[in-house]
Amino acid sequence: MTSQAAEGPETVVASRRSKITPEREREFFDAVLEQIRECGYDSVTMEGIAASTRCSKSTLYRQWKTKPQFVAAALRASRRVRFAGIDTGSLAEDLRQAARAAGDWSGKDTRLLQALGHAVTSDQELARALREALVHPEIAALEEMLARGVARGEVRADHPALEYIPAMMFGVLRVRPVLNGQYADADYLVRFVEAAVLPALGLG
Amino acid sequence: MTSQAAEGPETVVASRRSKITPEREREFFDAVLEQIRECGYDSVTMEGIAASTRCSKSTLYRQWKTKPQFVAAALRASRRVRFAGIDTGSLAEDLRQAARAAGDWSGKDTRLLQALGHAVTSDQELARALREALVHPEIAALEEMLARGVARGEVRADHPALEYIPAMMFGVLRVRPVLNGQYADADYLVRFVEAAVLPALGLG
DNA sequence: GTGTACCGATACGGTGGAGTACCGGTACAC
DNA sequence: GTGTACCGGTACTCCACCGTATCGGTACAC
Repeated sequence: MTSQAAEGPETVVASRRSKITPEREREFFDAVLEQIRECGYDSVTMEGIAASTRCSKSTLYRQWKTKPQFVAAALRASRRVRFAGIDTGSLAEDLRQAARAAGDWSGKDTRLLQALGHAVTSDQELARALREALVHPEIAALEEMLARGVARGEVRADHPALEYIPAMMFGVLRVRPVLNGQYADADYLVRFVEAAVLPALGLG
Repeated sequence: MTSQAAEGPETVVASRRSKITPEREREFFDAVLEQIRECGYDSVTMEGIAASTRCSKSTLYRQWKTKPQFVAAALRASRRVRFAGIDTGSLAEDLRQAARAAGDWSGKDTRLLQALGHAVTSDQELARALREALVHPEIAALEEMLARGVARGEVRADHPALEYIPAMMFGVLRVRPVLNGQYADADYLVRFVEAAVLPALGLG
């Protein structure tokens, strides 16, 4: 994005022999996560990543010892809170906006979570990285929303539905492909919030 | 279960050279599904199945042409409606019982669904088998419960939460391991029904 | 008893990925 | 200009699995 595009004949990025830059690293990470989404964790090969990023296997193995470590690094680097900063002053509206935001990254993240879901059971580091990259930040953001709602007196602190809201949101997000054959989009999720989440909280 | 256990010295089941019986077939199916749960779809090998069931690879390849076909057959054979026959006359109680029943097979089925979730995206037959074995029967049973509740006048037919109940139940079931690190047990699910599902339906 | 169909075991070639080693080349520091 | 560290390419070994072929043996029908 640094408008460094036309520096050689064709679009060839003149040979890269210098130390790996953070931008270059991100190319590796993007490539491996995308391949995992498409082909599944087991089918992703270091050779494939090397080929698709036009680097050499040696380069990958110099930076990361094994495939799971490489993937875990990619996950950690991709960590991003998807609906941070939502704070409308109303719990119902916060949840609607969260649903809308979730609908936007639903496909990508759901596929990644699905593809890694099993690999994670045999590699502790990978499991931690996945939780910290894709699960924990969103849960934490949701719980903050709920806490603010409680603080404002919109919901009682001991409301029994409170503890299930994150599971409901994530759950519906994740199983929709299995049940209906398509990823949950923003519209579906917002309607779900209206129809089930808010009523469960007594806000309907 | 036909009390045919002690027929040789040791527990060795005297050499099996006859045609594959349905019982023998079920051993193959059980073995492959169990291995899938433990190691994931991609890691399961025909050689491994052959070894663990003490049959030969040839035998497997004689019956089923490919691994996905073999697995699909295993899924179809394992088809079973987990909470059929629940009909207490009250929607709330039906849902509680369904939750309790679901808690009992939660671990096994959730692991299987997780392990196959990605393989399914690249094999139509496998996808159909999975849906018909593990997803559709349960969904259908749930929807029947809801329909009976509507027919009895417990819930209005156009209640907006109705369409989301199956997704909520399945969703919470499936994401609990990711969120809390443990499978949803009967107790957790029943409390979920009380705290969120019934209130969403206006039955709380 | 005889025949036959099918099982279990084993061996085999082919393929593909993991991870290592080496080598030439280039960017960058000084 | 010189040195050096690190990159990209390639070749290599190891290993596991796929799918096939072969063979001896045994249950079962008749």
